[in-house]
Amino acid sequence: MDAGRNPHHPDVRAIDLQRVLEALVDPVRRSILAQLSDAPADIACGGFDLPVSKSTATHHFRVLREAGLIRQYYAGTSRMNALRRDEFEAVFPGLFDAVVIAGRVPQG
Amino acid sequence: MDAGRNPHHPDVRAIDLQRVLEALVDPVRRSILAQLSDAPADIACGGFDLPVSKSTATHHFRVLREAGLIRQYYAGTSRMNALRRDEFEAVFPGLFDAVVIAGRVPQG
DNA sequence: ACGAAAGTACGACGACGGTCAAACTTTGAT
DNA sequence: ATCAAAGTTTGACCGTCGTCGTACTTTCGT
Repeated sequence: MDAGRNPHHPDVRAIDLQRVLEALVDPVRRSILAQLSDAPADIACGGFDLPVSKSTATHHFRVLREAGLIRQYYAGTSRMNALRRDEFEAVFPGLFDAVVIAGRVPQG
Repeated sequence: MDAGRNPHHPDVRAIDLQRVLEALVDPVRRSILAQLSDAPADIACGGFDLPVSKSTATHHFRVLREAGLIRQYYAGTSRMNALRRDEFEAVFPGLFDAVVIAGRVPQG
C-alpha cells in the first residue's frame, strides 16, 4: 500500500477534542499552522521556517494531519500542506482562531 | 511562608498561551473546568467527581491555578475553587468556550 | 486536648512524546 | 542511467508529566 504517497486523512467530524488539543499544544505545530494561515497558498514541507530536523518535522506534519488540521498531497517530490480550516471550524468553532491567531507573537 | 494557605495567583495578562494549552490538554483538568462551569457556586477540591487520587487532584488544581484558569481560597479546612472566567476571556477570547464547552460529552 | 477531615508536600515510578541521525524511497533533471 | 532533492521510516535517547502512597499540616468539632 502506498501509504506514504497516499496518506490517510480522517473525517474531521470523527475527531475528538483530545487529539486536537494534543496537536495544538506543541509550539512547533502551532507555528506550522500560523505560517499556513498567513500564506496565500499551500506550502511544501521544506518551505516552512522550523527549528527542528526534517525527520522531526515529518512527525509534526503527521500529527497535524491525523488531528484533521491539515491536508497533505504530493506535487512532484514536494509534499504540499493545506489548512482544513473550514471543515475544522465547522466541528470546533472558534478553536483555531482562539489558539493560532491569538497565539501569534507571544510578545505582549 | 504560608504558601500552602496563600497560594500564588498570577496576573492573567502575564500568562502565555503555551502554559494555558498545557493546562487544557489534560482531560482531568478539563473535567474540573467543566464541572466548575456547570455549577452555580464554587466547589471545594473534594467536591469534584474525579478519577484520580487526592494528591494527583492537588497537582491538577495547582496547574490550573498557575495557568490563570481558577482561583483558590480557603473556607475552613476546605479549599474552594472558582473559575477566573471573565479575566481569562479578556486575555484569550473564545478559548475557554471553544475548549471546555465544546468538549462536553464527546458523545455526538 | 484529641481526633477526624481536608488538602498539601515529597519522592518514586512508568509511559509517552519530541528529538535526532542514519538508511531508505520516490521523483525529477541531466 | 545517474544523481540530487525531498521526505519518510526506523530506532534510540531523554526529559517531562501524570500517577500514586505516605507523611505532614491545618482546621473544626467534641
